[in-house]
Amino acid sequence: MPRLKKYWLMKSEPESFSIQDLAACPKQTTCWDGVRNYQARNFMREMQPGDGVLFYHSSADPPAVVGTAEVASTAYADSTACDPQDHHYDPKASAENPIWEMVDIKLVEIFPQPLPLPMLRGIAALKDMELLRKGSRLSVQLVRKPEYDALLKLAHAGRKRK
DNA sequence: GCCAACGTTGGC
DNA sequence: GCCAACGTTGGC
Repeated sequence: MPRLKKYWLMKSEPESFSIQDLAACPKQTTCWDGVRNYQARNFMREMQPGDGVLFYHSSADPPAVVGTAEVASTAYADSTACDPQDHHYDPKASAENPIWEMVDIKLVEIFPQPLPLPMLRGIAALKDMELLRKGSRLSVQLVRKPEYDALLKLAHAGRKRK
């Protein structure tokens, strides 16, 4: 039986991979490699195709939620962990035990205006978001549906005003 | 560039 | 199993 759609937030530093980079990918789809945190990996294992993803630019000026994507695969082995040349190489990983996994992500939309982090801190509906918690570092986070909906609404507010 | 928060490692 | 040391993340 299909489970309810879930919602996630995934961080990327735009200097290494931005949402514009995602838009330029073939089929506007990419594999989300390089995650080396167990909690984040476990979240990716929970993902199912069609789940909603908020794309977040970290270490940006300002940091911001910049658009949405959707999960396009279930989790599979992240082979970059086995590549000594790769920046995210993990000597403990092997073909038999890859340890690290990734999913494919497909672009849905780039917001007309990014939603900057300082602005989000002022939104009551988001006050319990993991992203806004002090010291929050997790690069893959679970997002509650009301929070996801509130963000989409913010992203599209004022569009008709031009 | 600073530093708080957090995860991981390794000595004991 | 504790915890100090260390490395990393990421906002500011």
